[in-house]
Amino acid sequence: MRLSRYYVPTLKEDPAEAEVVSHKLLMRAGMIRKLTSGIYTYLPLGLRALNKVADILRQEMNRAGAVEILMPSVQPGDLWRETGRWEFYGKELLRFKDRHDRDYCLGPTHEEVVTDLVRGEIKSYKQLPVNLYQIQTKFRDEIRPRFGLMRGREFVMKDAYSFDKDEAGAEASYRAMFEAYTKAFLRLGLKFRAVQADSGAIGGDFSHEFMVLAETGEDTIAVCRDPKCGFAANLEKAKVRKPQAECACNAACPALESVATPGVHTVEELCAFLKIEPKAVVKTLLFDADGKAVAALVRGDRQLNEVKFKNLLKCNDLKLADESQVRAWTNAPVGFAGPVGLKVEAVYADHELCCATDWVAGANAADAHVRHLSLGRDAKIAAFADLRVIEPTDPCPECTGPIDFTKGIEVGHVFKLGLKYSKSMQAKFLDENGKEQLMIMGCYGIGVSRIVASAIEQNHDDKGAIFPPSIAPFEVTLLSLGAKEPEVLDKAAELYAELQKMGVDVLYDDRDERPGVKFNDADLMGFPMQLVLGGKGLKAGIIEAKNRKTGERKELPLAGFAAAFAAWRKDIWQGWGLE
RNA sequence: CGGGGCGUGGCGCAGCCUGGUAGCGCGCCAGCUUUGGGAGCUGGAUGCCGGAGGUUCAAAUCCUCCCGCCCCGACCA
Repeated sequence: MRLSRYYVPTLKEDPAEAEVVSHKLLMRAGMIRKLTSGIYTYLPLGLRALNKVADILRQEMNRAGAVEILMPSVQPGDLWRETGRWEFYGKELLRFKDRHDRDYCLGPTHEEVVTDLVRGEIKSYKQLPVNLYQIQTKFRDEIRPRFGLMRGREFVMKDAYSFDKDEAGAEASYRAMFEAYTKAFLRLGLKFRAVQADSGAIGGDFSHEFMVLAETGEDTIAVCRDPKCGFAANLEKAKVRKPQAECACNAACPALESVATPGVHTVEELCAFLKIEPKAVVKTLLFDADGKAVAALVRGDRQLNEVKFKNLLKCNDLKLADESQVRAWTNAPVGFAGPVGLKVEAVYADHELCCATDWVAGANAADAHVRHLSLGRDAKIAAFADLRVIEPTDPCPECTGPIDFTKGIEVGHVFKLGLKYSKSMQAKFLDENGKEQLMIMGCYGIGVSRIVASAIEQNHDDKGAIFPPSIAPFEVTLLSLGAKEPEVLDKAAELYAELQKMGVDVLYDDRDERPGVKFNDADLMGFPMQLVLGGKGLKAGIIEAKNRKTGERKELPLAGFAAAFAAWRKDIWQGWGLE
């Protein structure tokens, strides 16, 4: 492609609306433009990157035995009523009516559609397993779209759905996808990590997220420092090891006593007021769990992991109690809840609280706390369990070694669905014994457009984006300097044709622009390889080659250019860990 | 939905407090010069100042309502 005839509206300045680096650079490099909040047009360069990512995913999915289809983005509401999600999904599901007043929605995901498809066609175990995938535009009416392609409302996703006849098959399907994802992310040239994720009611280790590692990531993951251990999990999922210490619930403790603490609402204020450490405090959090009042206790310096608590309770909806509930259950305003005399159905405690006694906690009375609290003596604990969020100083839950916290961007998720959809939608087949069985499902998503953004978040400098060669909009850019020198232009045109003949994606910057403009645009757009032909080089019989990632420059001979370029190209790919 | 901010040529912004009919930088067009890291000079084009009402002799500026966008929070298969 010749840049003079292409469509790449670059910007010199950061657009005011962009906050994160990928958004700024995608806009500045002329790769995307916003149509409205969370909805973007892909301009030629952005589309090329998107397509390269999609191609790699497609190849790896096909290789893993998945089969590509394309489902509609408009879906009938009745299908969603079958699974109960029409009611359950909430406002993220964009709903509308057609002229006949029938309900429709824009698909945020395709479990219903694919299950409907399969249940109509697959009747025998002989037709299983099957894994259907698509690469398609999804729509989720996010509460607050932000960060450009990172969290848009409309985005491109690769989603796959597997159907198996038994557990062993479902596990094999899951593993096949896990491996396909690993291969795909390696080919994308991104530093990533597969981490354990919460699998909700399904349980087991059947959910992993694929995180692209980047300082600017929104998610934090816990990773074991020992690569041999390999533990990695997102914070929601990461287990905290049960403390080794003896149970101290019934250890000796002075008598419970109430202390006046006027106006002291938070753990911080309480510690300042009583001159104690947060770890001497029991923090009491009140929740409405499917309409039941429950409490969770964690140490004052810890954070409750709501996902763990929700999983423990096996409830559908867990909401922090509102002010009126707090008043009703504690006889006090917010800030004075404690385990003693609390009017809730059950109190659960983090297992760490079992290791000590003589706590400070709320008194369930306005402006009062209690001290010398013994959970064994003074409170009724339904269960001790792992309820808190892991911290960087915690030991690895698997090998007890040290762990690190790292930032990442979730770009993929593999998930075992089990019977959830096949049951509600009656996706059945006849097994070897002629007995009706429900299909076991799995679903596997990758955010294609988000990968483009995360590639930039992971790889950029103050000049612009730095794309891995496997997903760069063009692998190479060729710059001709000296617009008035016909010899340079002729030679550049010749090299451009030669590169194309070699099957290289090349963008030829043939514009009548000053060198500085071309250099800066090339850096901004982030092509991994830059070839610069100028008058001096031409006379000397060389062309300059710059590695965008390292900044390293080389001179390639014009005589025998093809071979020299091929060798350099190989180096560049290897520098990215690619081939 | 709650809190905050912003809407002024294509982009980034000033002007608004203290009303008098719009300005700067970049970009764009033309000419000359320039040509290895975002050139210089000269000349030019481009604005329903987000929209609708209102106040006023007069509104980008003051008042009311609406719309859009961004940030923080709640939310997130």
